[in-house]
Amino acid sequence: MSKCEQCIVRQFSSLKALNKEELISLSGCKTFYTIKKGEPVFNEGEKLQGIFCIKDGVCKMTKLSANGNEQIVKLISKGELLGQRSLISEEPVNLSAVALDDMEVCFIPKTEVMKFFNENNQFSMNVMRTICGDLKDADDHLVTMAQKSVKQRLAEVLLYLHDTFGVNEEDKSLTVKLSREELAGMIGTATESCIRLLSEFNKSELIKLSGKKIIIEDSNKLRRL
Amino acid sequence: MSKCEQCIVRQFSSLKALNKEELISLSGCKTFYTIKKGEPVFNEGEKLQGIFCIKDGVCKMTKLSANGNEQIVKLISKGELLGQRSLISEEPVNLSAVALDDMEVCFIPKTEVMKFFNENNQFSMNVMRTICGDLKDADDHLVTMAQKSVKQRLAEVLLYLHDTFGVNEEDKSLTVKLSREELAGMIGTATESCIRLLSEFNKSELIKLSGKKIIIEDSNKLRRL
DNA sequence: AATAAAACATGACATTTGTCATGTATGTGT
DNA sequence: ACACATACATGACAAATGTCATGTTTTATT
Repeated sequence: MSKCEQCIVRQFSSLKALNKEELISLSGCKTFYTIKKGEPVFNEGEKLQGIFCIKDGVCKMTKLSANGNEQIVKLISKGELLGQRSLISEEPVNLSAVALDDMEVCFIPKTEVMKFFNENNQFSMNVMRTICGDLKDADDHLVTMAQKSVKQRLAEVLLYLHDTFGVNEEDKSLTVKLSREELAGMIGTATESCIRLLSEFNKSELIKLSGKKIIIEDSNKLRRL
Repeated sequence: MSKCEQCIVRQFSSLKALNKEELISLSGCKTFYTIKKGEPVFNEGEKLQGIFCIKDGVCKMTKLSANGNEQIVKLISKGELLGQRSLISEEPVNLSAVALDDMEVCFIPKTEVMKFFNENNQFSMNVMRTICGDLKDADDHLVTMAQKSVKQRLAEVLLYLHDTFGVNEEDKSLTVKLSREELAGMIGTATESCIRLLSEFNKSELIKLSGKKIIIEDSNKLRRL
């Protein structure tokens, strides 16, 4: 069993507020999982008995819409916690989490989280601030979806992927690997529309497509669409 | 100065957790305001020095998008608190709040809220759960915006207005009075498109338009669009 | 009551986006 | 290396939505 004390990713989440004692307690009750690309961490509607701490990898948070399309609400990666909202609301999760990479996650049982929550004021403030940040992001995102064109939304998503997850050394291509269908799911459009716009961006040299790789060539023009 | 102890609306918000002593303290430091229809409670980007408790009336929470359109993110009414997220994040508010009615609100200074927050565990849990609920709602709302047609979104908003704010006794018309422009702003569409669809709904007898009043005639069909 | 301003409504048309059909490339397993 | 499945790509067309022009109704102001 690996020790939470020595785990770097906890520094990136609310867990950074835990003291030595609490970390030892955490090490004793957490469970480590590996999740393969394409597999769910959990599904919409499930009742979670704790939260997940992402040690490595990226996952998509999705929701099935009434017409059967999968909307990707956000991407979550290394260092972030999953399922906090559900735990506090004492409700089933409203989004599914599906691995985009092979992932490593630790499951922390509800009782342990609630203990920290009640006894460590800094931890609970961190959780609250994270959720407040998520709420702000969600409201902003909503306005983007409601007010911007598909083209603008695609440009925005490409820039977001670039800025948040970075590029590969060799060819500067985006590191997060999304299928065209998934990219369309982030934007809220048909897969064909997404593909067509990527072609268009490629032709006008805003991006460069080489196979499935996407390379951002002119981020300023993308931003100004 | 009216007493918070005797104020009914506090029962509808996180404030219901306050005890007698805390309510007396609150009465002593709150400020009462009336806000006329069309005036702001606060504007996007302002730094709030406390939160607002809505005693009466309804307001729209809006955000100006890059193209200059006003997106209405949600409506807030009697009994709800405004500015909690901003207070916890210690950031400027990301949305404007503008009165749709004449409103009565009480301003509660930051120091007082933080005192309750730190000393009354039930109050802070209530605030957290409210914010978690808001986050869930925002994510769901996002999926609607991204995946549904303008027509479906209009139907959904009409049903929401009906179910949440009710109808007038005499003619069963929606009580919340939004202009066509504001309705379009909730849906994220052009005012003309909104008007056209209302006409269409009227012709196919899903709703009845009499002047500016909107009466929902067939909520089941609206739901099934 | 007269006037001006704002909100509502509708037509005509352009643009955006979705859908269906079809073809090509890529990857996977045997 | 082969067949198969899946993802990617593009054309043709339909449907949805936005924009601009214009006219009507409602509301506010004097």
